[in-house]
Amino acid sequence: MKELAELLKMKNLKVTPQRLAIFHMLCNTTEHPSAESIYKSLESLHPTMSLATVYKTLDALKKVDLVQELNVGEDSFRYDAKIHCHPHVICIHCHEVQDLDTDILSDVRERIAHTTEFELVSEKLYFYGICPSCKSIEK
Amino acid sequence: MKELAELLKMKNLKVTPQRLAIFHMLCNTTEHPSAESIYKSLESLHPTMSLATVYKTLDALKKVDLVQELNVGEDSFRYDAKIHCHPHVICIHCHEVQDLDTDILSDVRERIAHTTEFELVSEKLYFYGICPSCKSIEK
DNA sequence: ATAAATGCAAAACCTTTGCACGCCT
DNA sequence: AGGCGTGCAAAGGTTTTGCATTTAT
Repeated sequence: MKELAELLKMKNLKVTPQRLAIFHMLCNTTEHPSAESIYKSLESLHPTMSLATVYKTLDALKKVDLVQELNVGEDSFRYDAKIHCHPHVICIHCHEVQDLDTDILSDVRERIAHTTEFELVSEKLYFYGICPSCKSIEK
Repeated sequence: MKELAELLKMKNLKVTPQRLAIFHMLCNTTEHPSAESIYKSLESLHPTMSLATVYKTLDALKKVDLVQELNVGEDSFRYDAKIHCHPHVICIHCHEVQDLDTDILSDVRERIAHTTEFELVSEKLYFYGICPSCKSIEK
């Protein structure tokens, strides 16, 4: 947990229990939670924390590149502590979001930069499908 | 314009001036407009049309696969009359959204399907960067 | 001590919904 | 004639904001 506090300090963010809790939660989940689910999951340990604080904290972490905001096409955003650009696979049944940590896009990226003459800075790739466990349930 | 009416009929949607206007506008722009900008761009020709109708129409067109909804990471959705899955390039300065109509992802898609065991049904790929004209302005 | 973060409530924003009216087929 | 589409207004949900209080450095 200490490292997280250091990271926050390095980014000139004050270290508060709320920030640590949110950041810690995000670093230790593979769920890609929304602000609402972060709030709910911390409710028992931080009963006085408000949803506004969750949003403000996520915004602060986002600005210093400690978390990234995902827009998988739902009503609300999801958050990911891994800021390295990576594709995601989303199950259209159970809404699980999985990371793909490969850099499979590098050649595609180059080709696009070349044809569009854009100076590319980032990308978001979402694959939608049915995960193995939902596939087996369906049958 | 006639073809558009035919398309609507084929999908069992009643042909109304509002629907034609919205569909026609979407088919003849490369702007990937939001509901709001569709509404504004039709204001002069259809002064009585309500924003709710725009949303309802887009929803109807979406359901019969005549338009697709894009979530490029802004507050609101954008709409595209091309329903074939294709990547987009978005300029982070002028917010222009360009289509990439290649199928550059096919090999990547296969690799992901193999490693995750997902049954993939669709994907969204957004590249973010600076477009040629914004690049030249910056200098 | 100072500046920043929190928590609450209210506001803002986009989108959806309910319902009466009108139009298309 | 019947049903679907429209328009208005209100509601819904997510996110942001203002402000007084508390907290971190």
